[in-house]
Amino acid sequence: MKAQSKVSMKISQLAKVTNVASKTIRYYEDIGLLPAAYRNDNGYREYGNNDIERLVFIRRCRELQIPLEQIKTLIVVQVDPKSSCQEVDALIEQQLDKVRKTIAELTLLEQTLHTLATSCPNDKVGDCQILKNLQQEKPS
Amino acid sequence: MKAQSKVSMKISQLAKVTNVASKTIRYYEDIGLLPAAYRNDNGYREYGNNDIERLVFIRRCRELQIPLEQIKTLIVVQVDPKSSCQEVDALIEQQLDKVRKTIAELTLLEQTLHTLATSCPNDKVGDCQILKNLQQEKPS
DNA sequence: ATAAACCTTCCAGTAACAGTAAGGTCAACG
DNA sequence: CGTTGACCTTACTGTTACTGGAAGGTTTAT
Repeated sequence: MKAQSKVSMKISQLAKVTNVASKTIRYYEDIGLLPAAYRNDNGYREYGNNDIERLVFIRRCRELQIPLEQIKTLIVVQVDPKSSCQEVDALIEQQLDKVRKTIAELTLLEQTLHTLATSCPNDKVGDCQILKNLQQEKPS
Repeated sequence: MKAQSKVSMKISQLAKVTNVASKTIRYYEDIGLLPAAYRNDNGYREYGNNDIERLVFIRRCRELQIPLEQIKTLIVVQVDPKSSCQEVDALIEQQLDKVRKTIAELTLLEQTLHTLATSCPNDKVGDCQILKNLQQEKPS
């Protein structure tokens, strides 16, 4: 069992250790992704260890481009010990699908752009093959 | 010399032939990407051949994910016959760069997601490897 | 005392539209 | 002649995930 060390820090400290901007932390609180922070006497937000963990979790999910709304549901599942992690599996799988589809699309796009980029040997706009190509329907 | 056939159509017709939503066409006019359309007696917008070409050009650029602001500059270059097409070249090249960078990023992301997706053989949240992984810093 | 470096809330802006409301117009049908 | 349906108009809001800035309070150091 880990000792529950009682760290306490202000928002910019939390921002530094989690690598999430203060502004973003407040935003997450606004939209209910983070619980309302404890406030000390002067009204400043105070944070502890749990907040670090929660924020790191969120940041990791964001790095995987998981939308905030889905992170919300992940957190709900996470804190409920009797829920199955099928939902988590599904969400990650779905995210993977999305990323793969995007890669496929962008790869086609890369082809098109490359073809286009190498299509114009001229330097006057009147003769520009790029512009001419862009004026026509896709030859797909 | 091409005959300047005098077609005339309303916005939904233009939308159909160019495959750009009426709403989007109005939006393009609002932001100055399209010139203010001619209005007939009842105040409806009327369009001709030039508008088709211009819109197809814009759509093609959008398919290449070129931002509207850059399309604006492309159009300026396009209509000025004495400008060089270096700017066009550069823009396409730049777009290609961006796409390639995004592909690279997404490919890494795909790896991470794939590893994550196959990391959890359990079905209770308490043991879920996916969640555990997400709670930690990236092991990069 | 004052300046720097924090903190607070609130409002606006980003990109590229899509949705909706409220209302005007036009052609056809009965 | 009335009305229905399919258009058209403007204007406003919502989307996603923040970021920037204004205006003001607090704390710390000099």
